[in-house]
Amino acid sequence: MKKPMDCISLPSKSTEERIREAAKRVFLEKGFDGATSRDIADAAGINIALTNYYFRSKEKLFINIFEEMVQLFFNGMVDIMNKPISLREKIAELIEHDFQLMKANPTLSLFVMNEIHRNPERMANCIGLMKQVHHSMFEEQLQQEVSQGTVRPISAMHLMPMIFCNIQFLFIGKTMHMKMWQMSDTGFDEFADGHKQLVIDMITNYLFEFEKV
Amino acid sequence: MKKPMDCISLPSKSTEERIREAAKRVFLEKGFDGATSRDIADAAGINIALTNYYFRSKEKLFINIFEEMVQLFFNGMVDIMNKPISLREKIAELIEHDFQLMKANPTLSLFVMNEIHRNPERMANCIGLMKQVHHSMFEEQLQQEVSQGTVRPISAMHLMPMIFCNIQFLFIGKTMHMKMWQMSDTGFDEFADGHKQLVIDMITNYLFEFEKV
DNA sequence: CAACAATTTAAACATTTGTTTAAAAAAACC
DNA sequence: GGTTTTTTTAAACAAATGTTTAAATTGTTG
Repeated sequence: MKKPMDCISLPSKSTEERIREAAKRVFLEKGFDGATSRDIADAAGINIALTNYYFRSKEKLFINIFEEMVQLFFNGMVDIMNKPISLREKIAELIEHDFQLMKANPTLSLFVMNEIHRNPERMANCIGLMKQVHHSMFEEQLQQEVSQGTVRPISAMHLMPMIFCNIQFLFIGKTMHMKMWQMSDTGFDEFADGHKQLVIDMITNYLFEFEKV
Repeated sequence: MKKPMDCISLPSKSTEERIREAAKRVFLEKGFDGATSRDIADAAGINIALTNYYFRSKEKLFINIFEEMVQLFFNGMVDIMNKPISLREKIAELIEHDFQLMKANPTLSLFVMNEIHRNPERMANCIGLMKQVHHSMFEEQLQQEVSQGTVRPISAMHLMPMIFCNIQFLFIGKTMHMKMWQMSDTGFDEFADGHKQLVIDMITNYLFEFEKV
């Protein structure tokens, strides 16, 4: 009777994609609880019933968006972690990438953290991604350099949050920081850009400049 | 006719406080959008109508809790910033305090960040608190030491997020970190405790150990 | 064109939501 | 003890929410 997409007839990609894009915007801004089906339909400029016609429920639509966001969150990170470059370069690239990601998606980190906290089960399908992070080249590369004595002894479990917390925290608390230091939107971007370099300096300085045995 | 508390008759503190405590738990866990009046009433073990009898609306009750949480978030921080101790001690104490605060209120940071982002106007009454942070002794103390050359040149605007991001990010992403590194709850606490010391080392090392002019 | 399937719409559905009402119960007061 | 005020309750309210229905429209195919 009513199936949106079948084998041959290519689905009216435009409508389905319009819904996805609208849902992405609305969910990222308001979260699952704060977003209503009508919000999304309005943002997409379509009838409410269509959201459930293409995706079967608000929950399913959300999962769809959420998993894409988790991938966006982790994929670029994993790619860099597996690059054949020095640890020093890798850390700088990771922070630079994090900055670009947050600049392009200022609410991504807060959204992911929040939704994972509110409903950890939804993360089930994303555990594979996180394992990719865990089992990337980064961890062994770090331990190798540690045992060589070229880098300060530290585990990846401690180093990784150090790398990502700085930029992400800036954007997680963007509204707060802007109010506290009376920054404009462009002022914040400049601030974050400067901060990025400080963070790279601090972390690499900490890791590589120390009293070697 | 019906005013809960008047000048003389002390309000049945027990009920009002039960509601506040329940609301605190529920709001911190689910956020404003995710929490329902019935959730709170159930958690407090009272009739739904009582939440609006003591506080006039869900919004008013939330503001009440939210502002307390923002104070909890900033007050201890400001106290330490105004202490007459060295910058080095101050930074260590700030991080230590942040850790204790997060340990006692694991969802506080995520809650505050999230609600500020969702509805920045609610922060209106809290701007004074943030100004206290801005205009504490910390900022001039830092610049004084910078001009003395005893500390690496950096502004408070950059240093403060560096101090607070590490611990708070750990707790903001607690669920994620636990899943990623397969930690138990106590495992996480130990991890965070160890992390705290690394962060103190990294920041003080960065600030105080550098090529002095 | 006719017949069928896919898409879109307006309207309604049952729940849930925040809030209010009016009466009952408890407490305070003289 | 009787009266008044304060607190608590059950029930209801309108509005909002996720979802479904059935008809209308559009598109496709023989």
